[in-house]
Amino acid sequence: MSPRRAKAVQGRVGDDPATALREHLIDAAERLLAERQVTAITTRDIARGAGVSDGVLYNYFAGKQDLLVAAVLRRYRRIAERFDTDLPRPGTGDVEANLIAYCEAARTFQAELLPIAASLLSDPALLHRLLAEIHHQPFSPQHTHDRVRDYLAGEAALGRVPTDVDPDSAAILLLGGSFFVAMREHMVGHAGIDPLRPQVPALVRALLRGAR
Amino acid sequence: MSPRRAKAVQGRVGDDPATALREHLIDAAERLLAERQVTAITTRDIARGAGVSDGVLYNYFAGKQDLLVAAVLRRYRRIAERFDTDLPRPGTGDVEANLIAYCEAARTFQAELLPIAASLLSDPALLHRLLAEIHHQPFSPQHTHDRVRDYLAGEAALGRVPTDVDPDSAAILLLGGSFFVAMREHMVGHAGIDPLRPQVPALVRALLRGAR
Amino acid sequence: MSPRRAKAVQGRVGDDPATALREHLIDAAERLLAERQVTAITTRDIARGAGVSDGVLYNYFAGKQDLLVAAVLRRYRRIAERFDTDLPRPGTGDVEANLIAYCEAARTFQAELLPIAASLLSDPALLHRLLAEIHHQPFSPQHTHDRVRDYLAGEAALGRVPTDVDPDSAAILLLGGSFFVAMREHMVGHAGIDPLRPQVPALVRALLRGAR
Amino acid sequence: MSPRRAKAVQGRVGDDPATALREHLIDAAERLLAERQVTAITTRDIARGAGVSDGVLYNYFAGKQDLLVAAVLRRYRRIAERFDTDLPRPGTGDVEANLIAYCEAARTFQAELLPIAASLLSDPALLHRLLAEIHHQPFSPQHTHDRVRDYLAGEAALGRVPTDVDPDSAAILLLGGSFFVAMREHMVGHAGIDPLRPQVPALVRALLRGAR
DNA sequence: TATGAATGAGTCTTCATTCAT
DNA sequence: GATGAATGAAGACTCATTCAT
Repeated sequence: MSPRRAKAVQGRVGDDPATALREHLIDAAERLLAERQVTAITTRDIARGAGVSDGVLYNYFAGKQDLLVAAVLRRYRRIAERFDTDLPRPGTGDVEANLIAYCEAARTFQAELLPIAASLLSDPALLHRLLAEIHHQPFSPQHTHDRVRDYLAGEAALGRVPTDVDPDSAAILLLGGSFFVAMREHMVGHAGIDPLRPQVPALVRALLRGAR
Repeated sequence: MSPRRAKAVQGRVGDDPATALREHLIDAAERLLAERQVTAITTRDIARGAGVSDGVLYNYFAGKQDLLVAAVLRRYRRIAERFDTDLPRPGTGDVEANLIAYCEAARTFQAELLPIAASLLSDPALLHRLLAEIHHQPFSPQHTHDRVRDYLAGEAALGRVPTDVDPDSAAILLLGGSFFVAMREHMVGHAGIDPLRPQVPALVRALLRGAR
Repeated sequence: MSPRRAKAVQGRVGDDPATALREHLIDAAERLLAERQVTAITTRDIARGAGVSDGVLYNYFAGKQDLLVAAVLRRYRRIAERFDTDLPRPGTGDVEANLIAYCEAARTFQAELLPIAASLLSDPALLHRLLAEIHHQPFSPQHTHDRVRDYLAGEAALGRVPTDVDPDSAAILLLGGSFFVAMREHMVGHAGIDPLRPQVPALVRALLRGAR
Repeated sequence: MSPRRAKAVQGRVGDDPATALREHLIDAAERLLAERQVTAITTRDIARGAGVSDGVLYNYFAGKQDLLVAAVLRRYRRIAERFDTDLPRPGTGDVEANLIAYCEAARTFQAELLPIAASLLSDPALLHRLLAEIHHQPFSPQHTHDRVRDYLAGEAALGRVPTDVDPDSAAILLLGGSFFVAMREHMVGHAGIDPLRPQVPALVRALLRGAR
């Protein structure tokens, strides 16, 4: 009475079978995303990776791009959710230590995002569809910025950091600095140069101290 | 009788004809690089752009990728050289204005680099070949960082900025912040959101003022 | 307990359920035939249109083509039946007006047949199966010709048209002329040129008057 | 210096090689057109038929459809040119015999056109492109009609046929009648019924005599 | 050596048919 | 018998690379 299930998902039980294969395909695409540039992923690769036939993809997605958007989105969410965990609140602990925590979280987040972002930059069409979708997500890129800025603004309200420093700009400096560090790591990770992670605390100190 | 020269380079005299055509192809590829994603450039496009036939490419390069590496390298150099021009020296003018100039130069540099970097970041093979090559170039990416750090160190030596701020870290904050701004611009540029360029001076002010 | 009936035909009572679903599928295919080229009709379209699942088709027909043959046949019958309705009889009314009515009926009949015929004419396999089937139908194409010829012969017997004109030939001229008009309409119909329908009375007049 | 030639056209000498292969492809397509429905012709079929590789097509045509348009057009021209040959002029010979000659020419023309026309009716997109192109051709379908009508008008001017018969309508009757005959022949040619060709003179006589 | 047409593997996508449930 | 997801064989088209001239 029910139609047959794909061999590849016969193991999974308890799920809605239709959803299971959809997710299975996203899984496969996500896996490929981790090891290849988006533009280098073919529909056949995904099908092979998922252990299903070439055509299934089109039973669940409007086309290749739809599936890839879903895969990138899922990967993004997974990474972004981790960023949001255990960040200190204004008024608690030590400001410097807190900012280091924010920076370290940002660096990790960005380091994981980097390959995907890079991959997306080479497929403008996909990038746009993604940017459109991502803003409906609970964790937009803007969210990261907001968290840092809100923290700084909170501390400023409590008088723990000067009120005359623009929290938006400070957030950009910190996130940008973290990103720079993450990027160097990414690029030299392959070339064998030392990771610069220890520089994170120095960044925070430099910002706190000011360069005037 | 010497072998025939490609029509497109018959104007150039005094060069080794073979070298001339090689350079001519790189020129053409570089031009396309400026207006298109790497993955969207075909060998035919390059040949057409160079005004030569499809096949010549293979007389001077092992394949498309070789030619593209050469073109990206050349483009990189050109962009990097522009960054280096007209940067203020320590002890001259106003520190804040000078840092804004550095930041603005960095932002422009990074914004131009971004599309190229994007295409390469996730093609490990191409990236590696490029990183290896790029460090033999007079303007490595490290060079940009060095210029900012040296400027800050110079000002510190002159007592125009505090000596207890790590110039390396301050440079990373500035370059990272600039990069963040450049990247946002790049990604949303097509969606019509306001460029964030006006934030550059704010970044510098935030850094100078310090967040303590 | 008898096997389950498809949802779509549960309303019909009194029929053999199996036959009901078979007819239902033919209905759906016929409906699509009216609005689309045969080659543009997919099995899925038919199933959707019939409100049944993709697979049922193969319980009642050997394949897509079998179902289409049945649908084309039914559509042909329906169109042919309409032609047969309300045609004037010899000895009634005005000969010219009567012939115009025959012509108009023929033109409509042919115009509706055209898209179907077109799809079939050049698929020899399908065409043959159809021609074989169609002659068992109460309304073969010959029937149209017979109706016109019989009318003319009838009028000749009554002395209302000359007896020395071959009714077969006159019928061919009228039907052919109508068909020509229908075909022009069909081909240019999409291009927005005026329909030539007004020419039908002129055809009749030309035939009646003779060209000698 | 010159690029190599496709194996398939190495036999042909004296032509512009580029043009030779283009023509060769059209030939192959035309050949397939004679034995298959347009929609059943694949690019691979054409390539195989031409003895070249799958890709060549796109060196000479924007796409499959372009090639098919060229092939149909060529076939059309060839057939249409034959129609135009040796048609009697007004005032010469016998009117009845002349009309029979016109009819016979039309019937032959239409009989040859029939499979192509049928084929085209099932590919509306192609049909439209063709209709657009065909009117730039020296022998549009309208041309056939014009020839018959002009003949009749010419004879009318000479007083050899009545002046009160609309030459346009008479032409449609004749061409339509011929077409009907051609079509029956086409359809029954496969079913084994007698060809109706002998009816052509009867058609002409019926028209000349009039049915009033 | 330059030419540029020929090559053909590879891309995404569609859809008639099958078959486990 | 009914379901409808899975299958996989095409199909049109692209483009890096080759190679006869």
